[in-house]
Amino acid sequence: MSEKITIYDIAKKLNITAATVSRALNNSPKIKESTKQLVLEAASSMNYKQNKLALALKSGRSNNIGVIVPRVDSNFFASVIRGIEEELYPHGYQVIICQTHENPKRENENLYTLIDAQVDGILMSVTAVTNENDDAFQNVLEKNVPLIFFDRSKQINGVSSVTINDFKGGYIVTKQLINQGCRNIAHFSGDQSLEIFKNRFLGYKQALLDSGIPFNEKYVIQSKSSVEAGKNAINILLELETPPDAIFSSSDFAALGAIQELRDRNINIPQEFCVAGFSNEPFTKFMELSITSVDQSPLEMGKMSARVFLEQVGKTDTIKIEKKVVLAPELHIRKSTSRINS
Amino acid sequence: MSEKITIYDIAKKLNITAATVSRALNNSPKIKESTKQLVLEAASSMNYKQNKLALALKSGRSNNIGVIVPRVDSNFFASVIRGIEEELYPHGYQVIICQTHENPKRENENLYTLIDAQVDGILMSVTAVTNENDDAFQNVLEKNVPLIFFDRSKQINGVSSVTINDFKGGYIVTKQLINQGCRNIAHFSGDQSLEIFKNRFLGYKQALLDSGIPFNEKYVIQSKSSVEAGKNAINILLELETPPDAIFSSSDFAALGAIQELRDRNINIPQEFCVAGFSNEPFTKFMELSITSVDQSPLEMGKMSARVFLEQVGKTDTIKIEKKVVLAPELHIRKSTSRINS
DNA sequence: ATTAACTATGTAATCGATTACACGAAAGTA
DNA sequence: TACTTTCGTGTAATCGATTACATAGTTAAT
Repeated sequence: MSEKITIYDIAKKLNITAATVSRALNNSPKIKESTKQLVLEAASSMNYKQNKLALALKSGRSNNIGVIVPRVDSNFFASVIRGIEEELYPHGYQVIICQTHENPKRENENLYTLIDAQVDGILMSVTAVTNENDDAFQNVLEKNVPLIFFDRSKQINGVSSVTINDFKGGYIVTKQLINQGCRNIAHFSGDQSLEIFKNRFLGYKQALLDSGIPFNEKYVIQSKSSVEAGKNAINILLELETPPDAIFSSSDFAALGAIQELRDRNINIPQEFCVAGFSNEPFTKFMELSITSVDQSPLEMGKMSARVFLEQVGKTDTIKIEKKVVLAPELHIRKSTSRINS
Repeated sequence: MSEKITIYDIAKKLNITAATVSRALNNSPKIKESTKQLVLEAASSMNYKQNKLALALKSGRSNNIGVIVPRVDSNFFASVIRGIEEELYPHGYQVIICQTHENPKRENENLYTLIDAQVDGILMSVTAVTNENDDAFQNVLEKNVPLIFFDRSKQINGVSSVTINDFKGGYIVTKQLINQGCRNIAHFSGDQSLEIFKNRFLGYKQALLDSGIPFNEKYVIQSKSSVEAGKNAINILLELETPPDAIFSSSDFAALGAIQELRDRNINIPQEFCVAGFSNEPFTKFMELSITSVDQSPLEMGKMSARVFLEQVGKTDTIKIEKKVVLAPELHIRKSTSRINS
């Protein structure tokens, strides 16, 4: 077991005080060049490593940032995290991961735990939007810890966010379905208390209206993001008097479920029925019948969130900066909605 | 900005000393019940939160553990991380994420950075196996910080690991190909300086030998884990005098690339050619032509690694525990290797 | 020659919590 | 009554690094 070397050990060896050692290591201009050399050599030969905890306690900055996501094992969130880590790495920040599992209680715990751990900032995607965690958010703001929402945001004064234009995403994907000749377009939505799902829905609705297609409430189904949920949802729709001829699903997984079910019923995609998803999960382009989907550029979103954090950190006590970055969604048109070419 | 409340603030308010407050908060038996009550009430009314940094500095334990992976945006690693986080959450540990991007230099930096940050343990999947990072690993061990390898391991005394039986994985998947009647079975391998790829290859070889099929060196190609690499690799194989009639790929992505290329050439899968992958990526079961693959139970692997860490933490200075957990691989037989049923 | 200014370093407080040791008061024992 | 425990708190050191302030020694300026 190697002893922990501190600046006191170096000081003792050189017959000087720890203060001088500290200053020398920090390259203070008040220290004689020769002393600096001595200290640096001793530090290196004794294999000295600065204790970041002591530094953190003294300075009040831990050089850790917290990232809160519903789950880490989703392609989208994992990519965002990758972006965050890559952008922050050169600046010496470490990334602490927390998962909420869509549970507001966990979100609350995570917020308090991160603050207790003295993180220098929190980047997160909110979970369901209840008001029960308002105190926790307020607590973060009072502590003057930069808080940045990515993807799933929430209206709070003084909080920056990095999102994509979900309205536009819903709009362009619906337009594409309309362009393919679909007129009875259904929508699988997520929990509309979350802005992202609300906005995709509104984009969908607007696209219909702009094209003179009446909006049909029965065509909107709230479903979870899973293959199974997609199957259930399409089965309900196919029972309708006038079944739809297309689906825009807010989840690629639900879109896949719908496709599987349609295929089981020998309904031809895209000729008889078009299906589009959202998120651009890797599998959507791998399928033989590749699936049209809206890309959210998660890597870029992560990097951008990190950059917004870097802008805000340190600028405490000044005017609250509230930056809203909105990235453009990108439609990837694939076979599942390409009647023209098929 | 809310003031930071410390035990000294509480002490002042109650006209006692910080020591008493600390003891009361820690429920020390030496403190009068009535005093405890007073302290607890004051703490709660003043909204006191313990400063974890101070605690960490004093105790030498940060309650953070570091996780080092090549990338976080891979289904496998993300799932492992999920498992680790879930298992450690109830124990109050936070998870710090580092990515190596398969770069030994980054691995080295990450190891030192985590030690500098005083993490209580490091769970990692090693990157390429050179010896250049031996000092970094030794440094971790000297600091008596539990080090646990998962999936990609390395032989170091005193280090525990949680892996799957890759040899068996390679063996059973190859056997499945043989059972389907394939006799010229090729193998896409990864970097064989990594034990996992070496062992899968050895399992493949052994399965051939056990079935009396001669091993053909030309059938083994080292390829990256990507669709493109899979396409390139199969193109080389198809140029051979006796092209193979099956592939066991150490990567699902490369397997997919092979399948796409075979389809372009109108080679029928699985009738004329069988393809199996490794990792059980989500898309393998989503494809219309679902792909046979070997599951590595990443979630379980993560949880198990965390449990091994929990066993070791705290037991410093005692006998080095070197635990080697080997999980069983699970073959998921799908359409890409199912001649009998198709 | 005397004062001012600067240089390099030491002293000691600080960040916030824990804890070994000390001590006065109360209770128990002989 | 006198002596020993026990109880509840206070005192002060500690974890390791930083830094405002103090100070001794030099050099520059008047």
